[in-house]
Amino acid sequence: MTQSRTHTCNALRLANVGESVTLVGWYDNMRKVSRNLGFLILRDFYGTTQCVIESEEMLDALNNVNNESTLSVTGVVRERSNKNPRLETGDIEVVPTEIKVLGKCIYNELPFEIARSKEADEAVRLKYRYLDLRNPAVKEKMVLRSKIIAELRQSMIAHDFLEITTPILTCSSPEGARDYLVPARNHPGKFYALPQAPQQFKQILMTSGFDRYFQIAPCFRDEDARADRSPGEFYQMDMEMAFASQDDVFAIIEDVIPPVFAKYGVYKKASDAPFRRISYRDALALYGSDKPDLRNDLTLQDATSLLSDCGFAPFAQNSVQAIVVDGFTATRKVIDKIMADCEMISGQKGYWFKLDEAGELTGGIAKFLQEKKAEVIAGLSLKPGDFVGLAAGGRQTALKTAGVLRRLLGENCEKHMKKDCYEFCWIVDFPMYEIGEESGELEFCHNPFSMPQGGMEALDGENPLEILAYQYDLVCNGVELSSGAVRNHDPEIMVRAFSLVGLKEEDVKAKFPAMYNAFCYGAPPHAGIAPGVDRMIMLIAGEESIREIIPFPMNKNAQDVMMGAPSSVSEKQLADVHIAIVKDDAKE
RNA sequence: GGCCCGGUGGCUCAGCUGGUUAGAGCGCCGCCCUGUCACGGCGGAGGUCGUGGGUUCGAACCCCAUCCGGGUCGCCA
Repeated sequence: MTQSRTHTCNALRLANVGESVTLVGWYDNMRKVSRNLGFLILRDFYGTTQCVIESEEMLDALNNVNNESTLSVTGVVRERSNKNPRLETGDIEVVPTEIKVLGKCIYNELPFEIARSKEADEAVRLKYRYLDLRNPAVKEKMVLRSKIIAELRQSMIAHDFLEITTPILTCSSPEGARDYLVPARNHPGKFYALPQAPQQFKQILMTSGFDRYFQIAPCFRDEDARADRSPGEFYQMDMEMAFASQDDVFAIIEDVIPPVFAKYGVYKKASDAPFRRISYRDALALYGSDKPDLRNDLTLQDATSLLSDCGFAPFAQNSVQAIVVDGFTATRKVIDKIMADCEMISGQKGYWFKLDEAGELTGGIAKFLQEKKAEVIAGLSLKPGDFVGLAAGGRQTALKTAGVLRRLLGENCEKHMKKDCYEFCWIVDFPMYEIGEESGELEFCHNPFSMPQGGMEALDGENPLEILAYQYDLVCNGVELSSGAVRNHDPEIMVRAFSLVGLKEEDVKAKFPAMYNAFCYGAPPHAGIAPGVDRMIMLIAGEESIREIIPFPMNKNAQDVMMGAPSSVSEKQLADVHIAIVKDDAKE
């Protein structure tokens, strides 16, 4: 029978010298320095310990054991003659009397080296995720994830929020993302759906009398991935408060989130409460984005009247947005790279020119501006040495492109980009409605459950496109962490809000029957938000890819290459749930 | 679905304007080495250059198609 361990691989210190111990862990490495001297490194979850092998027999025996096998090492702790200050256990070593193999690694070559797994191809890492996670640098992100979630949970509970779980099998919802469907065995032809968010349940909890709800909630959306968006499933810190306003929600979030960022973040500074509030319209006009990175102090200027008729064809009849950057010293090569990146990211070209130290307009599109040089300098308040980035197109396009350009210019100009901090802001006052690009008709801009500012009066009186919603986003360093809203808890206002987009009371009832009915029995005004847990962890960990902070992530195509999901199932399973597969060969 | 980037020994990458036998580091195997700690030294094995077609006297390199991976736009109320 194997003796259980007496210590972990990060436990032994000088004080333990002389003790008889048993360690268990993975065969990390062997540094063999002679026929009868070798240094075996044993690694477990907690750290590593050096074992010194001084007998030829033991070395020969280990020669037949592959790295990454699990071992049990029993021996005596000894002070090292050569200490290693970079290792927590570097003062001691274990002199084994017995080494047992607990679990063989049958391969003498691995798909990648454990300690360097982050450099390996991501598809291979994901396939062998159990090996990838052995890398302490990868494992640490999972430990961090656990700590962050525990801290968020504790903080919410301390603010008198009650954690309530809501169903994973629920019904398909007509709005929003594509649903994941689950066939119902006992109900031929019918389906459950995995929740895109616990939205309706939490609002129903409010009408049920729960005052403060939260949940670290799994959400499922069948939409394509991004670097900061995992396909399929993700977690939100979902919360909702009864009899609460937008300010109440902000106060809780401003209390709960910054301390976690400051405590665990790669940057140790987070915005103090209250966070800056920027209206959606101002955000677009100033930053060209509804998720501005406020570490970057550059802003957009509308140069339409100044430049649209300068003779440069792309500007004609178009909105022109300018970003003036002082102290921009990048080389021509870097400028070209920025413009190329801008086109790659936004799909639109960026333009530029400079006012050089001699007071001449140079570079980029300068030749189109020479005639109205004085006007341009005055209009944009240019000083010698200033660089000007430009974007043009329809107003929305020009703003968005300029927003991308602003980001790239900030990244390439230290002077305008704060380092080492988390800058939070609230984007508020989203429009309630917009004209849909495809339909050309009035549509909800965001969440149809949001309360229009001004309530019934606004819906009755104002131009729908002017109506704002109590809808807000939490943004940190250019990343949208969360959307939230004061909800529309009044059935009459809800019916009126839907009527503006051509839907009748019957439609509202049909789309959201439970919630609508619940609201008819006396609902509290309520508001909430749901910050994305994975994105918060990503920012805190300083990782560029969301897969680095998820234990078992799927690839870009929503496949789990380790488990083989999604997979085919047997005919019997299909028959049980009344599903027939239609081959996708109808498409010529 | 559109666009961009990539695919060369187990891993990371180099490979020029198409030209001899496709290289390096790490890993692996063998030998040597009595205090290593990214141990060191010597030697070795390992590649149909993602796949299919084409151009050419000749293709890792050029062209077409296709598959795979990542990024991005669409999408994500």
